Amino acid sequence: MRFRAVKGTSDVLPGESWRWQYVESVIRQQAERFGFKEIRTPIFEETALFVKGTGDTTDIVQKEMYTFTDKGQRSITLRPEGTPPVIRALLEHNLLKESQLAKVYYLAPMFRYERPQAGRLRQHTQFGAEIVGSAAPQADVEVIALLFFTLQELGLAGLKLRLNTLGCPKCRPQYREKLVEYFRPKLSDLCEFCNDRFARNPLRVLDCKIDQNKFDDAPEMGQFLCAECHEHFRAVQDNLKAIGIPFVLDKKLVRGLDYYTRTAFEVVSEHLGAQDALGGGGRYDGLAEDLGGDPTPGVGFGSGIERYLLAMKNQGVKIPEEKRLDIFIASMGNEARLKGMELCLQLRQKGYICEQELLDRSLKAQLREAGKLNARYVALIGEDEIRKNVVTLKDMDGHSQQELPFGMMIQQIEKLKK
RNA sequence: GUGGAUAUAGCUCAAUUUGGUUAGAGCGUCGGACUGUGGCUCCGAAGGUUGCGGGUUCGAGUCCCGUUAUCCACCCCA
Repeated sequence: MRFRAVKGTSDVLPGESWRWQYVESVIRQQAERFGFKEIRTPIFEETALFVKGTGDTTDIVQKEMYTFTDKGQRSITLRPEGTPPVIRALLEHNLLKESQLAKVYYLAPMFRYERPQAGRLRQHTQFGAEIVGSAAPQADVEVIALLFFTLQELGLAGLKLRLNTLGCPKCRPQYREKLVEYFRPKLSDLCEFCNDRFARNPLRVLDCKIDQNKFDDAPEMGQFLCAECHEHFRAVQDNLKAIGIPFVLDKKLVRGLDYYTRTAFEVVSEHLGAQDALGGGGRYDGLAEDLGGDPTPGVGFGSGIERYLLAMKNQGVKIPEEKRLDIFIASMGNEARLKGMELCLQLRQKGYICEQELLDRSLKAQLREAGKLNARYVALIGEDEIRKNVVTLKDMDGHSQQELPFGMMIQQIEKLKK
């Protein structure tokens, strides 16, 4: 017990990896149904990509990045979130010139130096999707739908979609100004967090859990929205209703990334602890331009697989079971082991899941092992079988067994499996 | 970065009101009962520097200090 996994990281052990594989397979299936193609970007990027993209006033950039200098004196950062790298890749490879629209998804690890907690790790895995090139409200709803229906397909219940609009560069500054005017005289009356947020991002003060009941008369974004933003928000809601995704409007939902414009959303689960967001995202119409590309609208989300798994466990979701071991080959003696090796390979080539004894244990122990592995059949080869050139095929469910000539074994299995 | 709780076998936990001498159990592992037949039952075995370092004491798993890790919450987010 010398070494341990680094703080905030965890191992997915053989006994649980099938859960991950199941979730991953559902995700890929859903993403493909929605017409998204996978994109894989490096796990590290030039630090400046996140400083510009994610935003230098965000907590992520200010205190949560794994940043280091490589041997070529480059400042490198382990990606804390997926969107800036995706936009960088789309721009770098001119994919937005090849076609107007890109629909991509990723399923990849993210890194943030945070204090670990229930549902929060320093390395976590995100499923995210982006639609770049469309300013249409249908695009917003398309990514929301992908997230929502994927969660539903996984059997998760008690989901809540929270929705808000943050306006655009045309209308948000006026709102922000009004909000600053509103808060400034109250600051001495507000908690330290409020004061902190006020300095960095006044919109986030609304989010305070301690003082938010003091803000009942605060100005609302809705009153300041420009006509286009208003129309967009309305259309997003209409489209959500059209496909039956329930949502609640949450004027306090602001989100911590600088690049969001217009739509912001979050899906939370009642089966999680304090970190209850399964996923969140929004529209980022200015990001591509910020990263040196042509002005290009975009919308997307990120969601945490570890939280999916946690919510599924807490909710008691049943996951389809692993494939059962078809046959375990129990052998005794050198000659039998050779035969067993040969048989095992033949069965595997036929597509059966097949294991053989690797510890040279007693027959009893081998059968116990087969029972523990939940094998359907055991092929038993010992001195008797070698002498008679047969194999004893034992049915572990039916408690019966029969001797078969070696050559007949596979045919018999195929017959029984039907 | 702040706060609270916790740390004993592979896992989950015991260990007496206020410290007392060979640190226990269940599960799991391995073996036996059944010399070539799993699950159930019974018997047995292996497995511990009580997170680490200091201190108090005749004596520390137990009390004190430090440290590290884990969990939970704040902050923030997935």
